[in-house]
Amino acid sequence: MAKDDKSGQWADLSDVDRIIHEPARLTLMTILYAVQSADFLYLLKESGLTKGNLSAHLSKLEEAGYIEITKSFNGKVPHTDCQLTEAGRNAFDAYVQQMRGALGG
Amino acid sequence: MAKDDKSGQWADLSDVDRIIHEPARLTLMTILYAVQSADFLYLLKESGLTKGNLSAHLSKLEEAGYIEITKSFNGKVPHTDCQLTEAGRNAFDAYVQQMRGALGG
DNA sequence: TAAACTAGTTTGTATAACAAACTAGTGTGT
DNA sequence: ACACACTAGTTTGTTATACAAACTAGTTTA
Repeated sequence: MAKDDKSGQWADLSDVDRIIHEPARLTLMTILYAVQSADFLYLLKESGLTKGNLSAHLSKLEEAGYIEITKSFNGKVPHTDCQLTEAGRNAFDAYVQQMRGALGG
Repeated sequence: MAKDDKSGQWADLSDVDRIIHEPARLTLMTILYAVQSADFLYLLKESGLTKGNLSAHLSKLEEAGYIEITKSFNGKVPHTDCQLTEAGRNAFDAYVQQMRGALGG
């Protein structure tokens, strides 16, 4: 047990990564963890989010350094592609481990 | 897969129980799931929450019907005892199953 | 009588998620 | 030429929330 653990014998969730913990973003991270790369429309459909929310959540994940957003053009049509960064993959692994620990995995 | 699943092939977290999902309450639920019964001070120490927050979160769990709060007196000292209800235990079980599914448990 | 303890409530601040409306350009059908 | 749908957003407004800190109210102990 960590030396600065102020709480008791249970897994400490007070420091859980809330960037990932939020269900919408957890869904996005789960998808990106599996598929390596996904574009905006694909994530829109898979996540069930509205465009505004998807955009906002992707921005948050990008700010956190968990995903990389690559913008390009398909001919003249804008195309947005997302993929996990190394940091994102590590953060997701850590989150899963922490949650599994807390939930008695 | 549920017939009204609008998202794709991944576990749907859009309907996750946010009463339980919140880390502070997840901690409380985890404790109460294990110990059957716990008083205010015990939960205060184990959770690391402030009194105000603990009080608020317990109220929320009570409103949701997930815990029962029993107030009594130890002599003349007020004593607050909490325990999971059947509904709370079921909701927690469901939450754990859903999260395990989502996280590849 | 002063301090510490039990168990809160109230208040203020900051963050957030979310839907809906709006922007801006591109491609397609008639 | 015009309307419509598509890609990829941003902006706005509402609502909920978490959290800390201050405050209340009574009890027990030194």
